[in-house]
Amino acid sequence: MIRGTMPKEFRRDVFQAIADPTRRAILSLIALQSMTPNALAEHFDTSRQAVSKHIKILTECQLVRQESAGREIYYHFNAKQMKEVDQWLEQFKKLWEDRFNQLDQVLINLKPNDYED
Amino acid sequence: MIRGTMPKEFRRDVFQAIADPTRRAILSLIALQSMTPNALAEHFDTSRQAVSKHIKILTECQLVRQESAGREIYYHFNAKQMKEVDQWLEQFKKLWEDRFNQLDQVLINLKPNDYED
DNA sequence: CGCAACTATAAAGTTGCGCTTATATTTGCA
DNA sequence: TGCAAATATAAGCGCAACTTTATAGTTGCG
Repeated sequence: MIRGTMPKEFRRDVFQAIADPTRRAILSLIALQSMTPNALAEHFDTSRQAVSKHIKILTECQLVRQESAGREIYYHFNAKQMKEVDQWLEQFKKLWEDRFNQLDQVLINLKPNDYED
Repeated sequence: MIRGTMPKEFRRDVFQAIADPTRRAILSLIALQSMTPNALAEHFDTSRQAVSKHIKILTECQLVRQESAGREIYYHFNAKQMKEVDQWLEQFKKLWEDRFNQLDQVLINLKPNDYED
């Protein structure tokens, strides 16, 4: 069972979800292997309740799926939602080669509107 | 333990910077062409002061650099800092293929709880 | 059944964020 | 010189985020 009922009308943002360093660490951990909240909380200084809240946020934007196993719940990583970040990053990727950046600099210093001569 | 003691003043990192949709829009705009704060503010509903604050945050994590031109200031995009996000994303990219996700599933269902049979 | 383990959720406090209004500083121009 | 333009910064407000303490709901096992 993945998840049945979800609080509607309010879908969280992936970008906001990965803004918190604890949540990024949670994602890195369960990307290697799915874990229970208790096992996750042992890796951090915060309480299990705090970890549980982080997991809830990650679940709401579908970065994490849960799977019940008895009275334990294994959370595992859903990589597909992370694509959204990568797709947004796509518009910048052509700009972070050094040669292109330097060219950009020169053009900006000359005239703001003179690309593509 | 993953979480070290990080002073809250240094919590201004790239991930938090791109968490705000207005800041993401600012980055997308100046990635195409460097702009002044006034020109930027015309694209949004908020005041110029609010845009100025967003720019300050983006500058603090070096996603944006400024260049004075008379009494105007042209802000342009610094793509290099965006690499940090891409590098963090790298650990998940191999999980985006469906075939790998299914393999992960199988391993998860087999592995946990070998002790205490 | 009854208790312990595992987890979620509610409540309350503190901090941080984003916005607006108001003020200050620098530059261009008549 | 004096004023307008462009921008930054300070102060204050409302609200959302993060954490802890406390409470409640399932599940496994004797």
